[in-house]
Amino acid sequence: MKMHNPPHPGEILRELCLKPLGLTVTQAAEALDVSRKTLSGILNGRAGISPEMAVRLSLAFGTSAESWMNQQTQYDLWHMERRRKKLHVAKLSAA
Amino acid sequence: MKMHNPPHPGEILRELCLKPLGLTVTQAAEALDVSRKTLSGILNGRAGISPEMAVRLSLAFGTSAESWMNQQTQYDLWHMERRRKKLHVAKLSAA
DNA sequence: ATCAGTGTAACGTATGCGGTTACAGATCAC
DNA sequence: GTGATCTGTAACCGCATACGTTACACTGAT
Repeated sequence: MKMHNPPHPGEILRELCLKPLGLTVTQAAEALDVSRKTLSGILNGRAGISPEMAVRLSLAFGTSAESWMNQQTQYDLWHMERRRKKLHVAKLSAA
Repeated sequence: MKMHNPPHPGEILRELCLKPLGLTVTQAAEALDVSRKTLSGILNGRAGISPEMAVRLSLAFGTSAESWMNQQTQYDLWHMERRRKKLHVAKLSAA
């Protein structure tokens, strides 16, 4: 009942932060004080948003670190839910 | 402006899930299909809630995986915010 | 052709989650 | 006391991932 295939946060980062400001990956990486490779990995969905990166993004773009973390959570959980059935977990609550 | 020192999710897990049901750590670990050590690490704040563990908890206790992830995020970010100033990040937005 | 920007492979490090085994301490039944 | 159970945790393993540097190939603009 949630969303379909949430985009990885890097996609949002590129579209809503880098593009509007006309920033190159290199420039943004320098501002964030991370390597170009690290930022590139996020932008292309090969790496996630770490708590530290969420804070860096909040500092650079004036957004909330929490929102970046939540986007990462949505992305992670969506991919994890597909493996629900593979987990042999016993119900404990409304048993 | 947020909360003070959010508890690690393991504390909530123990108080709100294990205790009310009178579950031992051993029993809960078996139900979750993880090792006793893994659950113990979470309960005692030495490990975080992974996306997979969040789904396991949701299956066992009928809670939402998202809520567990959010609690972990709150805990992580609170500890990360203390290092804000140590990050040499340049402002890019309202520059 | 030259140069800026980009993605990414290859290598390293650190951290974190997960497992097993084994131990010490606490608690309870007997 | 003796034994059983539960617990925390140390010591070890494997694996994944975040981050770094360096180096390469590709693209597009000048």
